[in-house]
Amino acid sequence: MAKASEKHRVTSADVARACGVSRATVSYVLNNDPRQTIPPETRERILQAAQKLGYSPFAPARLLRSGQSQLVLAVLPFEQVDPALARSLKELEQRLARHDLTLLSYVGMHPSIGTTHPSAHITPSVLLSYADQDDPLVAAFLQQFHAPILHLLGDARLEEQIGAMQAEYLIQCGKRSLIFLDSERKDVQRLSSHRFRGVQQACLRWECTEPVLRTLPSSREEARTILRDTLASCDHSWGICCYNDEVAIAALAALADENITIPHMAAVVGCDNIPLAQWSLPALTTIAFHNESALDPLIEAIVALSRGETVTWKTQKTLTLIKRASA
Amino acid sequence: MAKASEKHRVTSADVARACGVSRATVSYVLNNDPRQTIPPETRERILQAAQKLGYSPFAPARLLRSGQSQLVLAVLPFEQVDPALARSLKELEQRLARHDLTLLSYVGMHPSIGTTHPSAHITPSVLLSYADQDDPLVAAFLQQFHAPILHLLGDARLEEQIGAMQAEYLIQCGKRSLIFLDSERKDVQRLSSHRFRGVQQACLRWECTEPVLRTLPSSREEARTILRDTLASCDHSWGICCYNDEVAIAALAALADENITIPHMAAVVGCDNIPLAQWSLPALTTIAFHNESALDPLIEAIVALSRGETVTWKTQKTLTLIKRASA
DNA sequence: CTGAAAGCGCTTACAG
DNA sequence: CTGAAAGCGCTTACAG
Repeated sequence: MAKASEKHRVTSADVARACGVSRATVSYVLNNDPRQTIPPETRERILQAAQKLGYSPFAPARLLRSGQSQLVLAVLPFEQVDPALARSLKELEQRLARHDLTLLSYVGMHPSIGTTHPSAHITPSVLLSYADQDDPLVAAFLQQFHAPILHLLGDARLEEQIGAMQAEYLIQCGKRSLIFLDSERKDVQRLSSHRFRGVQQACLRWECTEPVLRTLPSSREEARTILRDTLASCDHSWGICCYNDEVAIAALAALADENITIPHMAAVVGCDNIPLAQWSLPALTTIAFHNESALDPLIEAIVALSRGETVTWKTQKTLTLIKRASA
Repeated sequence: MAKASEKHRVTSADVARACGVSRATVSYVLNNDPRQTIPPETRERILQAAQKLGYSPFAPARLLRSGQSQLVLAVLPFEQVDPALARSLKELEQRLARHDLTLLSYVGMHPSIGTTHPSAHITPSVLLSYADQDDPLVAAFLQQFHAPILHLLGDARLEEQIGAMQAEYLIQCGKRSLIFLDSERKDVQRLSSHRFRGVQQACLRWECTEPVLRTLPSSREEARTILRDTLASCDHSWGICCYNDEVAIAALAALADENITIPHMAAVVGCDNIPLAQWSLPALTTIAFHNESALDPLIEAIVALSRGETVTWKTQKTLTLIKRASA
């Protein structure tokens, strides 16, 4: 089934021949050109033949002709595409399809030498970047596509706001000693450092002590040890800002292992509001992004850019703190 | 930065003109054609000019010429791309890049009428399907790409094995009343039903009672109720086979809310071994796939198919039960 | 209403 | 060693 027999590609000329018309006519019919009046009888015959021969236009030829690729490429540098992102990609894909645009994703990004840049094989008309917009390597990589770029991730300022929001909530809960719990994931260091800076700033503003920076180890045993030792360093009750919900849920488990009562002895705030956040013990207090409101303008911006128009668009993310039991 | 000024595409002719050579020479140099001997001086000059003009070959033209797209498309029908999948995609992407192949992903799949099929805009030379290979809608969708297809997900039999493995482990633990806990996610129904069938078969084989099928609601309150009522229906100790780890972790939380001791009163087995599985309370017993061993042959198969060669390849997934505290 | 022709940008035999 | 030319498959003015 679906043999690799690229022996002979079915071409619009084949369809034309089969119907005894010219390739132009085939093209007119298949593209529904409104400026042409094709007799319904002919039209039907062509449609039939195309169907029977299994003809579909060869994309590169069409692109070469039109210069317009109708392709939107989402560049996802994360090792771990989070579920929320996948969902929003699917949504995006469906919305864009109605505008005759195809959304594709590229996972990974190697400005590594030696391997070909993807632009050699694909020519997107718009780029959606989920990468750090301040990273020069990222910028260079994206640049090579020669396509307009929309940055969907927040900028450094938004990331700082996230950290600050976590910290301020915890401070309001009466926690005056804060920990920032980092992920081990390398690909996320920059994001993480922005959020930590937000926590620092909040501590400064509210005259708390400098927050402690820790990285959550991947082993549960080590995580217990690190958290125990850190908490023992002072007998305040602690507030823990986690890089994201995964880290937070892991922290919750390690704290439970140590019989540390939550949120009394330590309160935990995550970020992302992943589906599992409501299922932790205790349920996780976290920060959710809301950019659904901005989906329509985003679609519009993408469509306009794909047509070569110039457009200004900025991420409009609003942060909401989702209060549950962990803080 | 990266303006949408598609005003005038930089073409190989531009580079040739800038250097006072022919387009052929430019092409030879840029593609490192081994059959040509270009004076290093000229070569250098061309490379310089290409660099300065920001020239990169226009993919569609090149594809039209070669007929070979060098594009591998992963079709992901899941609403929720799981982290393990994302990681393996990244790995795949890097490996394929060394063979000058670009891996792109397409999230979603609408055999919906009215919208254009992605094949209108992209011509992959190989398809990697993560969709249900028995679903005729899926088959029709994939077919339209006219490219060879590799099915990476297991077939129905493997899915049944997963269910059976969960069930048999629980039965060995002494649980003779089993529940299969399903996800609410629509896009996963078929997979889920295969796994349930595996559980049923195991129960038959081991002469247990027919397993109970339940769907985990998205609200924690409702989940508690459903689980409580189901468990109360008989005073055996129960074994719960969960569609995947997310469902399992949620179930663990709901059971804890009801003060049901795990694994004594109810034992829980998940599937996937997601990173969070080791961080649940108690840590989750689950089933892991191992197909890393099969990565090399997979790469080879993809490369061969992209060259139009015919190849037989089959998913080689081995299942391992990861024993933790929940069962 | 239909067909012959040009041209998108590229690579690659083929002559010089 | 370099250049002129053909052709990949498509769409779209332009003639008839």
